[in-house]
Amino acid sequence: MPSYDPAAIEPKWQQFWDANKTFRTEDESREDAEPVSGASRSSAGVKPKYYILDMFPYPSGSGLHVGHPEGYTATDILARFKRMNGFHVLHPMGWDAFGLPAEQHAIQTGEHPSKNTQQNINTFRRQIKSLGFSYDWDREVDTTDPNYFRWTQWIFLTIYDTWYDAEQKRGRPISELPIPPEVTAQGEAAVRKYQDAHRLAYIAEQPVNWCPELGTVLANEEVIDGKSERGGYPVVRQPLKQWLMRITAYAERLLSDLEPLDWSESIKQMQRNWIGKSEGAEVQFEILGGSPRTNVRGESITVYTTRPDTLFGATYMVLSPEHTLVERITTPEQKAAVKAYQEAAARKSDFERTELAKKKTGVFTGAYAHNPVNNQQIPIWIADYVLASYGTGAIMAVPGHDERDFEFAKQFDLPIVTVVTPNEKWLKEAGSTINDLKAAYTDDGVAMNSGMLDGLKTEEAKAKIIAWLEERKLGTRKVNYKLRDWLFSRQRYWGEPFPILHGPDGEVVPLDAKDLPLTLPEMTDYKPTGSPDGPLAKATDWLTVNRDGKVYRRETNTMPQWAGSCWYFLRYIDPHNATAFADPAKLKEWLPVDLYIGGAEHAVLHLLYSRFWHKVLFDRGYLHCPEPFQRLVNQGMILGETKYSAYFRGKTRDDAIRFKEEKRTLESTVAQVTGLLSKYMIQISGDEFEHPETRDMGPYQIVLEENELILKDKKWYWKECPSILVEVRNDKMSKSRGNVVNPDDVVKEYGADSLRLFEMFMGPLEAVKPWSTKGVEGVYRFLGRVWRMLIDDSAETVTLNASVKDVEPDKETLRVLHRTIQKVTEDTEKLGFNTAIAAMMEFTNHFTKQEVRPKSVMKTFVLLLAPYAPHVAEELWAALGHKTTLAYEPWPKFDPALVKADTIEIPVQVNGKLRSVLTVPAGIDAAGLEAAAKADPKVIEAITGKTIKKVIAKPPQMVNLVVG
RNA sequence: GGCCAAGUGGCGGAAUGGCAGACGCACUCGACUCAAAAUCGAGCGUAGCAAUACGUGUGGGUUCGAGUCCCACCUUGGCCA
Repeated sequence: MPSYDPAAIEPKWQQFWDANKTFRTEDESREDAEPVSGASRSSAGVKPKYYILDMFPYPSGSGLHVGHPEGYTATDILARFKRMNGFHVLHPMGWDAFGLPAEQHAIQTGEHPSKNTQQNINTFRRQIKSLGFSYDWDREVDTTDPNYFRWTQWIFLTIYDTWYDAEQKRGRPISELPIPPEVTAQGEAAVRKYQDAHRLAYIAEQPVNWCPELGTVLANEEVIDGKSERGGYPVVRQPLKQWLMRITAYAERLLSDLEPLDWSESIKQMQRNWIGKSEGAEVQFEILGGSPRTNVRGESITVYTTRPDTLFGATYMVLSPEHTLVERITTPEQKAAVKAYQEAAARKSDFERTELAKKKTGVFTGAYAHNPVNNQQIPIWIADYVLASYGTGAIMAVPGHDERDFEFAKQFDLPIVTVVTPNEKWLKEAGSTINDLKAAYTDDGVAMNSGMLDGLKTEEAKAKIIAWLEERKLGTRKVNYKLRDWLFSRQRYWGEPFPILHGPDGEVVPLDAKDLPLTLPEMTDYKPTGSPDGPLAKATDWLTVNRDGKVYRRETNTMPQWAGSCWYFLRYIDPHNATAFADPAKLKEWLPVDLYIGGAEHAVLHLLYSRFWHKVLFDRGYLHCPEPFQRLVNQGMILGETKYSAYFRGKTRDDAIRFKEEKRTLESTVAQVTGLLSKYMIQISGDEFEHPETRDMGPYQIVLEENELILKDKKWYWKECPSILVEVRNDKMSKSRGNVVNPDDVVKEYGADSLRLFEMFMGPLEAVKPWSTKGVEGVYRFLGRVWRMLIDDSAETVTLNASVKDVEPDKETLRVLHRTIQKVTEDTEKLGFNTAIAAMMEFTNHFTKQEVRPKSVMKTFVLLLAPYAPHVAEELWAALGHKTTLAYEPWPKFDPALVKADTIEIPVQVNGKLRSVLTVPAGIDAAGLEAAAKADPKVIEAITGKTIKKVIAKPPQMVNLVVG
């Protein structure tokens, strides 16, 4: 093997690691395990633990994408680095394998989804293994494995068995729920109903996001712009009996426990926004009249507002169309209109209803309410911009100070009163006067037209009005959360079945833990039923259970994909445990996860759901820490390669080619070319060309190479025709754009080490950055240089390069080495992989120029390279005469004394401008530095004839002479 | 519209408030070769023969000194509405 040949090296070492179980993490024998030589140990003689977790993938049919190995490489480098630093590392991988694509495949082919899922898993595993990641494959988990989802079901039952004690602020067993005596008096069924109403997993009928195309209900989080996140199908609102998880009970803890976590501020902020805590007041508005047949006098409507200071400006009220009071307050004259409006609203999604740009709609109920602060009688409307699920499902409308209320008031000619004084600047910009607002003023200000609040600033006004309301029992201070309870049912086949039976009298009976797992029935038809029952309703044998002569029906919904991913990091800790989801002692040993790396697309949902489950298990005593992920890092997306395009009028590429040809024959006269341009070309900016022949033809894009462009005024133009602006884009990788890079191809061409290295060298881990095949070539060349630095590439077998000699390194060599150790160590520690690689490149550039390369220095370098490019490092380590893996070799330590040079270069500034560079002894003091600077000829030239006012001398950084 | 992040060569990017552009890509020249590839060597912000001047989105500020800190604005991206 003369030259660097990753295709030969990489499979060899992957087989070695596999066969020797090099990366198996032993947990039982930790106490008496042999220490790695030189490894640091805690006082108990036990290696410190380090749990490094990747967000496990959904094994899609299209295989691995270059985005996956970005995070996986980062964690792998750190895992290998930590092992060499004496840590006991847990670094596992698994599969989030339930989900819609496998089921869609099953519907189309009639093949059981597990078959396709296993095939995809096998592809993913092969691809991931081909990249040389140091996972402990004995801990692999698969959420669709009954031995896994048995415990997903068990956790569900545990959540089902838990209620939230708001006083103690924790989840407790349902058996400890105090039952009010009046409920007990009504008998067993009433008690059960009471308990069911307090469980953290409960059934409720509520409007849901029903997606007819997918035949399932979706969580709010899975609906983007009124369409399904997966597939982009339309979603409609429909009331349905559903399982929900009472995540709202944990809103405050999910919010406050974020603070101490080592997560990026932006992710924390996204979670905070999602939880959406707001402080305001609930206010009661007495109903003044309504349908004569129902007596609603004396009853009241409760609203939630974050701006109680604007109560005097509430000129009407709005109920959501679903509000339970609507029917009772509607007057006979309005009945028909209200009913029609309710029906129309039911068909719309939340997004359609609340979209700001849209025209507001609504209907007057005929009823009035009493504004408690100013005794005014205000009309009650219904409108779909008010959602039943937010707050109390009713609002007090303050059109002067809320944009949506303002639009609604304008639409229906309702009164607008200014109760917060806008500032002059705003009035000017909005073209308004204080008594005639042209838009809602939503900022803080000083209260006006508000009786006792007049003259108070918003904050003071809020406090005063809340106190006033509380005193009169008209309202209370109230904290509200935007977070909704988590819709947990899916009308699909390929998910975890609920371990739940429905009795003949409507009672809900959980399965016993010993009867788990409840597996899915074998079926041949996976199609959704089109009804909310789901395909499982068709499995007649499975569906019903006889118990003590009673016939029970199984729950036919399945759990959402999030369920399995909520706790997988717990199962890795003890993946084969048959009596518990994991051994408590092992959980205690490994939790929390020390570093979790994954894509930002899971910033809200997965992380919020797992934190919630974790907290429930924590409250129930199964876990010892309240948060699962101590440190979280989101890798940035990798975009497709930069694309340069120009646009033509025409339908095909032929039109573009015809343009080129015609242009060539017309080259001589500017006028003709301009005419041609107007026929074919489209300018991206500036005036559009118009030509009768092609005016109606759509744009056809032609892709240009970098060398077909010229640069003018920081913009790119097409060389062929320099008036045409070229569009420069970095698109997301997608099948439809045809710019997806397959890691297999990169591995085949350049090897896994090059792929790993390039993914890390592209830029900071967290940044979004474009792919570049040329860039992969660059790091491949670097590995080739490393190879030749150590190996004789003209030899028949792997033989050391003659320059690698068993000699003592000189001072300069040691300095280069120790600076490299320092840089690589420090940068790896802080995940600055790109600069660590740059340091190794500088090292290599230095030593390939040296005739003598001390063997000890080369050995140390190979260890530094090992976490980044493990295959070539193992090969070089073996070539240096070692018989075993370097995976547990102690990480090189740098000597600060050796890092320093004897002489250093110091810049000299005069009035802040660089005038000279001094070469001085490293230990120079400020006075010496000042003297040296003043003696420098270039400095003397710059200061001659001027007086020195001040000297800033800061060895070893710089000198600045301030002269005047 | 709100919140957050980011704007540095032709490109990806580097720089505890202290020599802007490390490292890589692209490009140019040279060596090797019949030739090409690979490899090796040199150059590479802009203007200028040069000395030098100007340069980190724009405008202001703090500082002996600002890519870095502060204020305002512009642009792009993300999340929310």
